Amino acid sequence: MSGRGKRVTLQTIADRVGVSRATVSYAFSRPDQLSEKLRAEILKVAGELGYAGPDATARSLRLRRAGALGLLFTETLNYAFGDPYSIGLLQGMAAAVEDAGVGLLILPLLTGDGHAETVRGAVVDGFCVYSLPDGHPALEEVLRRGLPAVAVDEPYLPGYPLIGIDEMAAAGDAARHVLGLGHRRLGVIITGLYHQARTGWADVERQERGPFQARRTRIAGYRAAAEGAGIDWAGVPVYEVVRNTRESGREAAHELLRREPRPTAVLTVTDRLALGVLDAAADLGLRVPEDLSVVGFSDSEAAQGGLTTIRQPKEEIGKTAGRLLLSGRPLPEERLVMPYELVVRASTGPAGG
Amino acid sequence: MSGRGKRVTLQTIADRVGVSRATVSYAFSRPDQLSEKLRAEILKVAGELGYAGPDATARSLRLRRAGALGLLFTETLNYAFGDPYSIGLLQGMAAAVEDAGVGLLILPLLTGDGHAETVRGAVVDGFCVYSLPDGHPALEEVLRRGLPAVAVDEPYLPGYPLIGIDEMAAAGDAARHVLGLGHRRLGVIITGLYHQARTGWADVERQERGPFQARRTRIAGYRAAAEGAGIDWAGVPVYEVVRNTRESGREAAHELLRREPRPTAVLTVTDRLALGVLDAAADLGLRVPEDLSVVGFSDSEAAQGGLTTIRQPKEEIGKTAGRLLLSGRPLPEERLVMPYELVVRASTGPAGG
DNA sequence: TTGTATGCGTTATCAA
DNA sequence: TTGATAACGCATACAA
Repeated sequence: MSGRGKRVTLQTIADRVGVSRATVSYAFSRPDQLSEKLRAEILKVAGELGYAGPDATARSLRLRRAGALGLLFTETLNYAFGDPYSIGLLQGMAAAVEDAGVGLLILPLLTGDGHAETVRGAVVDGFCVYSLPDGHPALEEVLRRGLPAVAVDEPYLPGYPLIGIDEMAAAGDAARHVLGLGHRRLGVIITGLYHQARTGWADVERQERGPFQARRTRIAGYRAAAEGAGIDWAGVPVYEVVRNTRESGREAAHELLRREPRPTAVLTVTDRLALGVLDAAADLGLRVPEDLSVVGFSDSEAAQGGLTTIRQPKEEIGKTAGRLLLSGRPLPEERLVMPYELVVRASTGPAGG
Repeated sequence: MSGRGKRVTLQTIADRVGVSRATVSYAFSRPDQLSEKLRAEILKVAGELGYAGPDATARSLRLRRAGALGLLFTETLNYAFGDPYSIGLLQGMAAAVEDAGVGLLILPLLTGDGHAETVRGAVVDGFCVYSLPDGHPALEEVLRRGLPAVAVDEPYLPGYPLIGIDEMAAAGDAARHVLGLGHRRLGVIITGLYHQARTGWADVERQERGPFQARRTRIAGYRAAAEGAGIDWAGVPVYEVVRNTRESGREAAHELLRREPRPTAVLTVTDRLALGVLDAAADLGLRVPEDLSVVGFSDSEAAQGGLTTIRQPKEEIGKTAGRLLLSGRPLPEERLVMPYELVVRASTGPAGG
């Protein structure tokens, strides 16, 4: 029908109908600006010509709005979509974009140098960056774009809002909970502290130097609480794993629980790792919480294992980020601290059981 | 610094440096096309002026490429992101877009008439529609755009590829599995047959009329297998629930298991529902599989409950969809049938236990 | 109610 | 190596 030839545009239709381009534009975008009859005629011809409708990109250019929010993940999307916390965030942002009738553009951020292109080419009205390490090259590009931008969890970008919980206080509460139960021999399992993670014991310096602010702070919260209880942090074994998986948690826990004296409480930075600790306890015939207390973080999958954990309002965080970006109002320039909650379940109990 | 005044564009920089717009464009997009010195000068001035970089939308318009794939969900995103099968699909598509260095634009499709606008405004190079009911208004809009498009699972769009498993055969295999174990008193739990779902018994006519092709076919597959074994389908109780949740499955199962004679095998259309059936069995003190066999569909969460189910290669399906759209080659115009697998676990056993 | 003219910001072509 | 010009396809102020 219309396969060959030039592309069908407003002009094509205008020529055919014998009206101006503007009139055809009105027929599609401002129906009330022209007579019903002419409009019908125009739409009919457009149909015959196989017109695809006003071009989305051209329209965006003219209207100066993209109709989408960009979301930057540092992880591969495959991983991100497998992580309950990320999913919760996504659900929250989704709710916000749904309400506003715009789309959500997910931007993968992987290897070396594609970053710049990815960020530069994104047709969006604003960016949300999620869990990026300090100094990640994509950050620079995002800021350069000059669009509204918010960060979730990390990193803090001077002059831009950062949405998340008070990691320091939350981790502190979690640690003080087990300390309050009388535990003195702690073990810690961490991940995601470095972009290029490792498996093995992490000394204090390594704990303090990682580029992921939130993770760093979380660990610092554990440490501060422990030291507040008179525990020498240098003596607390901290095991680092590469992947945030249940299996990694299990393996790490085996390392931790093989030590003498054996820790009586294990703190982790995610629920998945904590579930793995439960697995290890089962492997070793240790009772939870009589022989071992376990604490997670995020309350994403925690209920399954009866885990004590910190509940983060992930959907709320995502929704807030989305709304902020879509509000059209000037963005706050500081942290937006969201509430968290220490949820005590059956995985923690008094020491010396 | 540069807050007021006109927007900074290539021209602004060109004027300031005293070169042409094209040269400035080269400085950003084709570094090898101009002298290192001039380029440095241009970038320096751009920095001073706070230039945001080549505008993504203008660039898209000019280059005729959006750098993104659109994904249309019928459900609210909040639901979609909570569904393991959808997530798997998303992961697959994500892998494809990652490889190609483009983004994934998630398009919410909700209430009444926003559909057209959402689809029309999407700045994308192609569309993937997922699980849309026959005749959904968004479909028309997608086709009108004239971009590459593929459907996943449903619906079939004449002239476009449809990616999914052979639902009829898969459901048939699942049903024949329990029939082969000697079961004759079947019960079925379905959902997602209609956009406006209901809770209650669904007669044959209702089963056949729903607008969701894949679901319809899945049930038809059960039916064909049952009839092939000499069972009168009109006598098989089919219970429909609104939401695909474990709790709904449990409630439906209670309805089903209260019947006399009690079904000895329950077929469902999702794993979540099937897990709910296990819950109901536990409520009633029924042993699985001795007293009751249960079959799921999708193998998303099935392993948790030791469910017998159909495994769908969801990541593979998503990846295939993405790659097809990004290949630049003409799309196949028919079904792309992906392999499935009947996974037999502990939830099914011989009848008459 | 309809048409004219212009600009949105970029890149490709071609000539210098 | 750089510049002038012409698209890309649309929407809007303004004039008719």
